[in-house]
Amino acid sequence: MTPPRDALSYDRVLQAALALVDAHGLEALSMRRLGTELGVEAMSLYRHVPSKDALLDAMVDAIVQSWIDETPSTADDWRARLSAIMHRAHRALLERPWAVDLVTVRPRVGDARLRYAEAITTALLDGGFTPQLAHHGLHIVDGTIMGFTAQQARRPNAAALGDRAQALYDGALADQYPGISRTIREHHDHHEEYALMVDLVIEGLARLREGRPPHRSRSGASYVLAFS
Amino acid sequence: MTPPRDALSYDRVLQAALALVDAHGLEALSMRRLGTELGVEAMSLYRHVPSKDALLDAMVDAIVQSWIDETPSTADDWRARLSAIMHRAHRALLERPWAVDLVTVRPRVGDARLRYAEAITTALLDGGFTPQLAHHGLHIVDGTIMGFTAQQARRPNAAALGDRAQALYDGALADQYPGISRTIREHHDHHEEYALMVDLVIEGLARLREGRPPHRSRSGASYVLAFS
DNA sequence: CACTGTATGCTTACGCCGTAAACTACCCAC
DNA sequence: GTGGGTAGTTTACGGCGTAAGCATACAGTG
Repeated sequence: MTPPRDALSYDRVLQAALALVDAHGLEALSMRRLGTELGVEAMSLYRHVPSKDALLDAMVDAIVQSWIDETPSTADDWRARLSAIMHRAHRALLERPWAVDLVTVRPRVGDARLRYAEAITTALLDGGFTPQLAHHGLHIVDGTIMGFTAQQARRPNAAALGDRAQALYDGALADQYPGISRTIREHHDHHEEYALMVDLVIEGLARLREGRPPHRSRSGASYVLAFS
Repeated sequence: MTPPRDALSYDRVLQAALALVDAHGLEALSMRRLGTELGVEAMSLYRHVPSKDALLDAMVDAIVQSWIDETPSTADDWRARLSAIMHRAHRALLERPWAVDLVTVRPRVGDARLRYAEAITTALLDGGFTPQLAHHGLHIVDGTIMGFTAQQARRPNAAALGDRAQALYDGALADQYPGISRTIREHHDHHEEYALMVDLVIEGLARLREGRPPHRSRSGASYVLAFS
């Protein structure tokens, strides 16, 4: 017969890798373990995947692709288009927290990443941004998605925080860290907070588009210069 | 005599680790190599450092500390205080790009990280933010520093980008990625772009403080709802 | 002085990792 | 059948973090 039902293939390896990491975390992904998961020796995988690095890159691309495979119609407002991408990426990353470590740490640019960057850039260009501002805007939006979301996904849960943070929760270090102690127990929903950030970014971009001087505050003081 | 001039110590190990990584990158840091760098066997290090993980955590703390050890006077405007921290962290991270991978990926909260969070939080509280908004604000500022800066520090240089990106620069894929092709060659300075982002964030925070509805755009449409 | 406890560094070893190289078993076209 | 490609295995190398035990050298006490 044609290849037995359980023959290896690039796709089966990739899917198994995603499943393994979903189930047991990034650090559980080794070629040996991935092999046994597929009922096969580690070295067999190399018939289908050039290296572990390439496998990781493929996993990244699969994830990034999921952010844009239902991109909103180009007829929409640029704000709606950006917002949709940002929220979709955010949800996908929070569902697979391990993806954060993969996507943010590997600077490799695959096809999906290019399509993703293209979607953001054209939304900005269609929205009337100059190429210069669209360029910055891509970095701002990308940085927000990757960075802010990453911070949320990695935010240590109370359990992993250790004694010091527990003490903070209990109000023990209130004299040493009064600010944190006052705010640490505030209600806090990742999606709601991200919505805040998305709005902040989009409104900021709108401000930039309208030609407000970029690095000057309303008061006229330049924080850049004030610092450096 | 008292310990010979070149005796090991926690501090000497830590400094050597920082120096090694500065010189040869994060992936060059192994206990064996760190040992030879200090003229000592790998296992000797364990007399002074409990584990490699703890060593990495200490390195993170040393870096974060550098962001705040010249914190601006609390007499200053909250905007100036946040701006100063954000720019200082940014410069420090761009100077040691490897620190990005350490600081962002390890959710461990050391002393310096607490002081850093405290500095941001009190700046916001002193600026009249409610505890609830200060809490969100800390996450927004922290996420921007860690996230946006991280994206910049990791932005692949043209050399590491591979053929596809080179083709983009050459305008080859202009039909497939018209937006990117139009904007990819825009001038682009990390510090200037970050200043844009810092201003965007600070102005956004000011807007929040003034009670503008958080997740609603000027047009009144909710992007969150529009998406989810 | 000898004696002993402690601190420091070294040696060896274990079980992981990614993967290069050579080998076997099979299946299909001629 | 038989030669060639394909899929999976075996073995091995050099690396990793670190547990366990050993050697040395010094400090304090009698």
